[in-house]
Amino acid sequence: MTEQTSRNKFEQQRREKVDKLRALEVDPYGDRFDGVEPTAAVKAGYADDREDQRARCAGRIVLLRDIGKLIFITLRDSSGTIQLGLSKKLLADRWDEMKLLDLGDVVGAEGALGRTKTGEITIWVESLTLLSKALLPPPEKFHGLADVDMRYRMRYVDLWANPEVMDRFKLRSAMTASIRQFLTEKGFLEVETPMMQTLAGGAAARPFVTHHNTLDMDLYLRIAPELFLKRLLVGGMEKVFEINRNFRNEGLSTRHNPEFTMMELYQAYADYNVMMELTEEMVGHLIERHCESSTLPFGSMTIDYTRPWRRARYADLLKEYADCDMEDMASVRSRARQLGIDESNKDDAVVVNEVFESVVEQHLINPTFVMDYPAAICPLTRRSKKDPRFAERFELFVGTMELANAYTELNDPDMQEVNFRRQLRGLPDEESMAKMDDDFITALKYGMPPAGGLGVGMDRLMMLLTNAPSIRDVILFPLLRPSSAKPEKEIL
RNA sequence: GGGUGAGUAGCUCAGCCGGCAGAGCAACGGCCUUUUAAGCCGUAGGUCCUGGGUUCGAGUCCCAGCUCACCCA
Repeated sequence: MTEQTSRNKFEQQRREKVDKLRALEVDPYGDRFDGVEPTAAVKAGYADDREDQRARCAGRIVLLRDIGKLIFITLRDSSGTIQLGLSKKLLADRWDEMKLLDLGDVVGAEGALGRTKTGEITIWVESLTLLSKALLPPPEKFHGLADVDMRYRMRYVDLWANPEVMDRFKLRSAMTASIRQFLTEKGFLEVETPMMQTLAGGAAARPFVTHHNTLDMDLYLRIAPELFLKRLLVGGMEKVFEINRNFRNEGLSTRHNPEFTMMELYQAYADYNVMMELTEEMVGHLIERHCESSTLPFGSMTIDYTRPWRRARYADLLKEYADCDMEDMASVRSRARQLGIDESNKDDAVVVNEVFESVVEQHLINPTFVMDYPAAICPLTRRSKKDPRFAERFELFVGTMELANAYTELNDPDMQEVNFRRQLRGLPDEESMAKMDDDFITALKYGMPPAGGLGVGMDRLMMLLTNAPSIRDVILFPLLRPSSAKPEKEIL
């Protein structure tokens, strides 16, 4: 018997129960069910010294123990679980219907609260309403849905079969709300800028291409909101932020999903030092509010978020961990060759950065601001007035991952244009910034206040704070290769 | 792109040196009014990822492919 026919067999059995329920004049797909309380709140509010307590809950049947004239059900809602006790004595006239309940069914129940002999808080059900009959059975009750691929594909099952998944996404939602509140209270204005752009600028990445029919024009899905947010600075918005999706047409890994959520903000009259303070304060605030400790596990690492965080210059870290000196390119190139990096046709700055990525980043476990990047790899960043070979940029590394990227924004239109043109040379056409954004230069010519800008990878932040090993664990529906598995076919 | 591992019942997994395809849960039929992954008796359920090959005989060995995970680039 194939998977499909076997699944159909289970479904067929459930459908027969639906027929029986209809024969008993029970609608297997109920209506609105008002006045429910979260199961967690019912349990928390239960007092042993009161006898008049009642509860009304709704949720999914995740465990069912039928012992004849008594049925115990574990009901799960998004807050937790509660036990329902169904006795033939209380539900005599509807007992045939009760015997047709299955794992996976969604029900609403109301009755008196009490404890069983073993002390479990239980709703002794006086009225039970079938809200939705499940036609497909849930996965195995103890191990849940374990196949990683299937969990991502069938998140609608994963969320209630594995409660820690629900908890993680609830936490993500709460943390996102906290960031909005934190920034709004500081006077930042939340905005939305184009996702579909005629030029995909603001970062170095391959964009996705799409097409607008009536304009008969190709458009890119944005790789960053940066150039639009800076236009808003020109327009007079002094503090803006956006939390939204970016799209990069690159590989998939435990740290990369082609669409990912970025928080990007800009503050007029600030610089990258202000951004460092703000980043520390914001992440610190999140941890204080949502995490149990300022020291958190991440995989096999333990990360100490106690402030202040380490601040180190890029060049110093290169010296410390890679044992080579940026002032001495011969030493950097020889180190690169040692590491198996092909450095023959690459610019100095590119070689330096590849050495940095392969040697230094793996050491950056506790939050570390890596400051003052080589100017050549930072086309949108203002150069240091003290030493123009360096840009006023930092990246924040935590748990060896790049978590944030910030700089003192370049507001000199002529220098910006020169940097864009330098980027154009030698880049493949599909690479971003391979086209000049003339309108952005025009905007700068109207005058953009000096500003600090910051981008934080929200998915990675959630990975770190919820100890998720893969970015797919913090994205509800991560991009997957289309499956030949059966569920999709059933939709047809 | 390279390496390692995995794919067996609806789910979670065993299956040894190549010799009749297995368990638990779920399902189905019974028993059971205080269970906690309830328990007991019984029944049914398989394209062993796909396609080749070796062999008297392949879930097992070989080759190719597909999918997933992890590590590396």
